[in-house]
Amino acid sequence: MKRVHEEQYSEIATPADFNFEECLVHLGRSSQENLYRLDDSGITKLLKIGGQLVLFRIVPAAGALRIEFPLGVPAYQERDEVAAYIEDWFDLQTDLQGFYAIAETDPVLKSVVRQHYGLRVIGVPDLFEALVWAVMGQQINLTFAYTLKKRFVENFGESLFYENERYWTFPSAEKIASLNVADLRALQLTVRKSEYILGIAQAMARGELQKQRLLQEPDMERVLLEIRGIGAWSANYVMMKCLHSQSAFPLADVGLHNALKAQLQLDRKPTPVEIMELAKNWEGWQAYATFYLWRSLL
DNA sequence: CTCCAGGCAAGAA
DNA sequence: TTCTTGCATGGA
Repeated sequence: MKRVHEEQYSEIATPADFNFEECLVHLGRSSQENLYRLDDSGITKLLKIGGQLVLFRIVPAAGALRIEFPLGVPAYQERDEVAAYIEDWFDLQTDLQGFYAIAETDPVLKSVVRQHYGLRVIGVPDLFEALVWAVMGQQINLTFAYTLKKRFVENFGESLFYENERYWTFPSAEKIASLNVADLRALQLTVRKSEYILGIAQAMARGELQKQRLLQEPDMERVLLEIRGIGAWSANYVMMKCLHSQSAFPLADVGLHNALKAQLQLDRKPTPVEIMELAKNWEGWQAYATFYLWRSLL
């Protein structure tokens, strides 16, 4: 899957159906996003790997994504971690034939999937980031959620400058675990959400919550629901965006409701019972159905 | 001004 | 077990 070319750059092979442009539409949905930067030719992002900051660019190539390192090519191990991150981020390991087969005849998905064919679930590979982002997004509009995330990242993340632009890493669980409620309240997070985020950070900093262990857990949802602040919506959101669970389904999601309302041309939002009825046909692919429906709102 | 937003936990019934 | 309420503030 991964090929290294004379240490200048690496390439990751992409599935035949992969559509980078569709993925870019999702990635470009907020002008407040500060964890990566899009430009005419690709994506630039900063990650902290093995204690060091690594800046990389993703540029589409024939049947592949090319990874470049503008500030110098790191050692093999770091390059390999960046490649793994990108495969995770763009969900490149999932074969979508089963989903496309279902969508072919599904009354809700048919046109949406045809329209955005090649889009993949754009994930949040870092578990701490996925959990925090889920909590931040609860019960507030997405614009304000992005504002909160921007403040969170720019107050507690690490950064470096490259070509007059500043690039940020998502704050570490260890860093956030050292804060208190007042520190997060200052960003206009609620007391409740501040407590949730600190609790998650402390659990992860203590090693009680690990992505690798969750991935091996037969009942991920049960484990996630034990975390204070993580309810059914957040658990399924994280399973979908971080843990590659194709059957994760954030049933209570307002965006999902709005997308279904529009697709079905209803004059009201569908009820949970109606949604479950529609979703019977999506069994095993609820996450992709949800993500394509979200895409229809952009 | 009102209503709603990528919900949740805690308390009440 | 299921239903109701407070949270807290920005955006439309």
